[in-house]
Formats: sequence, structure tokens, C-alpha cells
Amino acid sequence: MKLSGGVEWALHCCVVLTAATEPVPAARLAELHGVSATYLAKQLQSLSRAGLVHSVQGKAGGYVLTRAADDITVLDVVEAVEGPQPTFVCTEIRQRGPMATPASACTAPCAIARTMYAADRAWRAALREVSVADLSRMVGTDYEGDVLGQLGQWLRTVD
Amino acid sequence: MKLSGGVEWALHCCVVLTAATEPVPAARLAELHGVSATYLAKQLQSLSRAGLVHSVQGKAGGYVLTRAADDITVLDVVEAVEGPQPTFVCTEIRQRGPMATPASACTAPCAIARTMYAADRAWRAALREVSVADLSRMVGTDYEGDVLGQLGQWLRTVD
DNA sequence: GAGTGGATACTCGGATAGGATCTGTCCGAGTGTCACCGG
DNA sequence: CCGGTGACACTCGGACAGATCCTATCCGAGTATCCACTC
Repeated sequence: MKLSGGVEWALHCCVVLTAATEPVPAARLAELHGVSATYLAKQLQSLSRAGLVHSVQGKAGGYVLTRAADDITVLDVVEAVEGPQPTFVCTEIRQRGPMATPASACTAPCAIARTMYAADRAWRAALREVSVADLSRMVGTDYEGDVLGQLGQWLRTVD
Repeated sequence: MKLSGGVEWALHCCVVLTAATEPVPAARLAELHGVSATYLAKQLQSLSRAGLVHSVQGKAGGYVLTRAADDITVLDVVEAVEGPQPTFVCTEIRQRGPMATPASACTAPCAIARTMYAADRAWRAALREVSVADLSRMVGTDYEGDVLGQLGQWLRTVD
């Protein structure tokens, strides 16, 4: 029950893209965060497949957020990278063994599955309440100085 | 982000142990649920290490709940099998790269980590609200007939 | 000087190895039970 | 008939392979840019 490490990278990238005014290449994002460029590219591909970011090819290409940062929740990013599958999968072991309950009596999930599903919903609800724009605002207030502004400026500088 | 399959087995075993009046061997629990006996034993060892169940060796040995089912939460079982590690680990990538924020400004977790930790807390809180006794009661009301009574009787029968 | 064509350099995308964790299995250590033997 | 002793059978516990998923990497497909050439 450990979240993939790529989730953290993807979230940071989304926040950074908030401060960008033009497409940002994956290599640039990797350099900024000091992580593997090729592996980060894989995460960004996941975001692209999920429709959270739009990729533009060519010389001045890169990634751009497809919609407003307020309309992208943290849950969207997590599900894009991690997959939409639930954290708990019930294998219906109550229908196995010598004391198996008949399938006709198994219309509703069992008590254990209900409990796990409820916890899963609570987790997702907490992630859905926060948007990428919220994260961006938090970053802005956490530190002194215009961090996001400096970030946008660094993205525009050529090396 | 997928929960280990052994969690489901462990939870079912805890509910079954509620209906038992004497130690139940791992092999018996495996037969009841129709799962691998050796692998289930591994999960029960985790429960034993966590102090949720007490193991008695010898001929009439097996596993017994150490405390009242009301005092064992679902979270206890999940953490026993899955480990107490949080679902999200922050690698502090904000301190890396050319725009790294100095370590002196990183006294509090970053916005992303805070959000993920909050979701983790919500998930754990939902699991903590339900006890094994609650599960047992739910199972009793879900189906017609005294399912737990039949279960206890089956456990006492020798094959 | 303006337009056009092509070469170029840069970007993303999917297919490809390596490592770690989860799943599943095995055999040895420990203990209560039972039968047997002696008093 | 009762107590002691020994062997036994049954249990758990940790050490050992196999499978699956995560991590990391590479090379090919596609496109906007730039430059040279022509009109």
C-alpha cells in the first residue's frame, strides 16, 4: 500500500506548469526538479493520456495544462498516474470453502468490502477537495518572495 | 496503490475468530476460506507480531484474539499486515535542482505533502471507526440465520 | 526583397531491460497430548 | 489403580523460490523552425 513515487513528481510538475506561459519540455521539468528526465517523461505521458495536459511537438514544444488549474483536482493527477483502480479489491472469498454463502445471497458487497470501500471514498474525497490551483496558492503563501514568478522566469530563460 | 490481498484474508480470519471459543489452527482457517494454507499462515504471523492474536503451539494449538473484538479496529489489522508506513512519502524534491529552496525554509512539509498526508489521515480515520466486533455484527445482520453460530459449530467439528 | 522548398534540430510516444516488492512454498523448532510402563 | 516417562503428532515461526509490478532507459515518429535558393 505505497503510492508510486511518480505521483509526487507529477503533482510538482502540474504546479510548475501553472506558472508557465508557454509549453515546457519534459527535459526542462526534469532539470528543474533534479530527477531522471526519461522517467519523468513517462509520468507526463500518463498525464497526457488522461487529458490533463496537452503535448505540443516540434522545436518549441512541451506540455501545457489543458484546462484551468482550478478544474484539476489532486485526485485527477493521482488517478492519472496511479490508475483509476480502487485500493481494495474484494475476491469474494465468502463464496468459497465448505461454509460458502450461496451466490444468490451475495447481491451486496460484504461488510469487510463495504468498510474498505468507505475508507477508499474518504481518501479520494480528501484528494478531490484540493485543486492544483489551491496547491499553487499554498506554495505562494508558504515562502517569502514571489516563488512562482521566479519559477516562470526561470522556465523562460534559455540555457 | 493497491492494497495487499492478504488484508482481506486477515480481516475475514479476525471475524471468524470472533465466533471461536478455542484456538483455531491456520490450516483450518485456510480450509474454511478456500485459500492457500501456507500463505495464510504468513498473514497470521503478521497479526501475531502486531499483538492482535495470540498463538498457542502444540496439538490443540492455533490462534486466539488477544483482546475483545471491540478493541480491535480494522486499521489495526490493515497496519499489521501492510505495515505502518504511510501511503505517501515525500522525497523533498523542492530542495533539489537549480531553483532549490534552502533547507532552512523547509521546516514544514510542502503543500503537496500536506494534502497527501491529510488524505492518508482521512483513510485511516475511516478504518479506525470500524471494529472487528462491528464487522461481526454486520455479518450477523446481513444474512438470514445464525451464520456466526454455524461458523463456530463448524470450527468445533473434527474432520 | 519575398516566397518556397528542404534539411535540421528538437519534441513526444511507445517498446524495451533491471530491480524491488508481493505472492506462494518449504522445512525446522517448540509444545501439548497420548500411550505405555512401573510402582 | 495411579503416577511418571517417553515418543509422537500437531502447531507455529522464519528462511527460501517465483511472479508481478514499479523504476529506469532507449530509440523511432512527428513537427515547427531555420536557412538557402529561386523568382
